[in-house]
Amino acid sequence: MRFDVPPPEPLASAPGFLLSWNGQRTAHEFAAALEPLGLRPPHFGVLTLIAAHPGCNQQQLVDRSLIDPSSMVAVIDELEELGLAERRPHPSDRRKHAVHLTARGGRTLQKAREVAIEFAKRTFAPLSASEVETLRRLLRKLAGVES
Amino acid sequence: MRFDVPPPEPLASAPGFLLSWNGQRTAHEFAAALEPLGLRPPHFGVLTLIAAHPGCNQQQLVDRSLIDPSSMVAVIDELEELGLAERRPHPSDRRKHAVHLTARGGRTLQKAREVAIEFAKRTFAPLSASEVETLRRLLRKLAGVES
DNA sequence: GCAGATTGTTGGATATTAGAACTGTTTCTA
DNA sequence: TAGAAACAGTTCTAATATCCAACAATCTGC
Repeated sequence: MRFDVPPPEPLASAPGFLLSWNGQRTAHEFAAALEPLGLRPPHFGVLTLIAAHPGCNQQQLVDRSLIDPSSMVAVIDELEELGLAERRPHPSDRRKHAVHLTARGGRTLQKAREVAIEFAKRTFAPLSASEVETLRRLLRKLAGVES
Repeated sequence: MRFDVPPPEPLASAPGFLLSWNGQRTAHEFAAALEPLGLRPPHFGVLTLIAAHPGCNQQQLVDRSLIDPSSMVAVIDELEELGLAERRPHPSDRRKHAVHLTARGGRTLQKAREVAIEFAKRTFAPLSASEVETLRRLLRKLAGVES
């Protein structure tokens, strides 16, 4: 799919198509924004979760991230290779790994957050602040998130 | 990605993530809704375009659909195999193919349209009619469509 | 009539994902 | 307390999508 040009009519009139198109474009461009750091969106998500819950196990990360178990293995493998996170033995259950951020992981996460903020600013530039808030509210409702 | 449960916090608070999640879920579920007809979303899009511009060539379909040329070949191949469309020699340029709908293609498109309408109704059920319209307006603006 | 552009096609290289099967560990239960 | 079942993590495979470069046939402009 090409995201460099606005979608042509009559596609651009259908709410469902607009949703898909904007969503895929956002995902695609966010991935590009993250690339200079050597990260992909799942890495960013998992780093964020580890920072919020240090020492949690992989199953908890799976539950909180919508990433399936076998992909989670690959994501954490890559974070370890990059020196951003590490698996440690879980204190009370030898089946589990306690996943922690390294010092470098903390610094990289900070940089990634700045990238994400900058990206959001750029992505939602066509809308005013109140429009972004309206959009957010409608999307939450559509996603079935209780508020 | 799992779409059977609402996204967990803090992801569900980020407009960019909400956009991606809803967009991918919509695309995914629309594909599932279309599946009983033996079609995937690109087939539906291309059928719609052929119906709107009978006899157009593949390049025009590419320009109007955001599908890249080599994928377009595959889509039209499959539509021909299903007996829904056909390539005919272009009257004035032997490089081009004039793409037409068959009678069966017209009937299948009609059924697919009904599926799409039903799908939209179901997808946007959590929102009121005016909310859907607001969402549509904001997404158009975000996509850069002139209005 | 020749050079370069256009149209459709093919093949390959690549990334991404989902799923089944497997190991080691823990928990339940009779 | 032994055996069965459940669980955490991992590995491997297969299906999928996607993009890109190269190619033949044809057309257009000089």
